[in-house]
Amino acid sequence: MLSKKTQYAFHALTYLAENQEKGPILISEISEERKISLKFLENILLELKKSGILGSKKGKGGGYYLIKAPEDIGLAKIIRLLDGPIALLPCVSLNYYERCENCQEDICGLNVVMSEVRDNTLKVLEHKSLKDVLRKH
Amino acid sequence: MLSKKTQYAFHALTYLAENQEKGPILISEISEERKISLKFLENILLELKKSGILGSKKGKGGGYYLIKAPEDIGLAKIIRLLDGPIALLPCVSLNYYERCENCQEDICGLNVVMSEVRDNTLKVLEHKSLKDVLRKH
DNA sequence: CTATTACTCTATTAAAACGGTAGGGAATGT
DNA sequence: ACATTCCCTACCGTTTTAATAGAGTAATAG
Repeated sequence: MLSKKTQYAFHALTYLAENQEKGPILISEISEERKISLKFLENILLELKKSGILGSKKGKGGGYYLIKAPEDIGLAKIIRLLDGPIALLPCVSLNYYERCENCQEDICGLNVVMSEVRDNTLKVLEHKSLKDVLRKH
Repeated sequence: MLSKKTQYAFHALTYLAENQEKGPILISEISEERKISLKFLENILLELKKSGILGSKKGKGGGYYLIKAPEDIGLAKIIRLLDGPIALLPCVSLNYYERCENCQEDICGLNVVMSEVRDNTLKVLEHKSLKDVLRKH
């Protein structure tokens, strides 16, 4: 399951996408509109900024804003950034690979199936963007 | 990611499947062969027994054994049993559904995509069985 | 120049989950 | 009776999660 952090990130990002024309948006506005703890949200937005997904402006008229168009922000990137690996086993993770301690990868049958799961998951997450998860009107 | 518990469960189950002809297998044998902490493994096997996947026999000549054929034990069931939901969001889980606190499901675009991810994942996990993850020889 | 606004950063905390351990109890076979 | 082996409950230490606190820095208005 996705952590609250990641879920909040999606809420915040879709809010920003849906209100792009308003320019920089206050953390406090997102916090109120999407019912997310203000201080927790601060951390999340900062992390998104540091990884190049968001830009920010300080002082009056400041706030956060999307740097790229919603259709150019892939869902997999956001999940990996805040939650880490998408794969179900470390030994089949593309971005966070780690050797399994107790299994010999060459004869383990589990990693074959789990690779398939990973591919099926990524087929969706890498081809869907923020634009695809905006609120339906 | 799958918890160690679930990973160990798969190790134990495949070991049992690969040694079915030997009759009941000792916890200690599985523990040694697959390098899993004995006491931790006890808990796991007990849980698998309670949910009807394994049978057991006490006393001399006792141990654990598969109740069904490996091809009739689906991977999704094992994961759900030990790790809970397979879906990435509680509001799209088939077996552990919970309403999302901060989102209105009818207009939330995220659950559409996450349902798709879930379906793609289950397409693999519900159709693959223990037999499909046995060691390659 | 200074007050205000608003993001930035580091640290702390409480609760839950995870991974593992301890030890007696109950059933079974000889 | 006795050794064997699973059964059961409780406990423990560490890490992660979710959230909070508070001081710091940068931008802007006037």
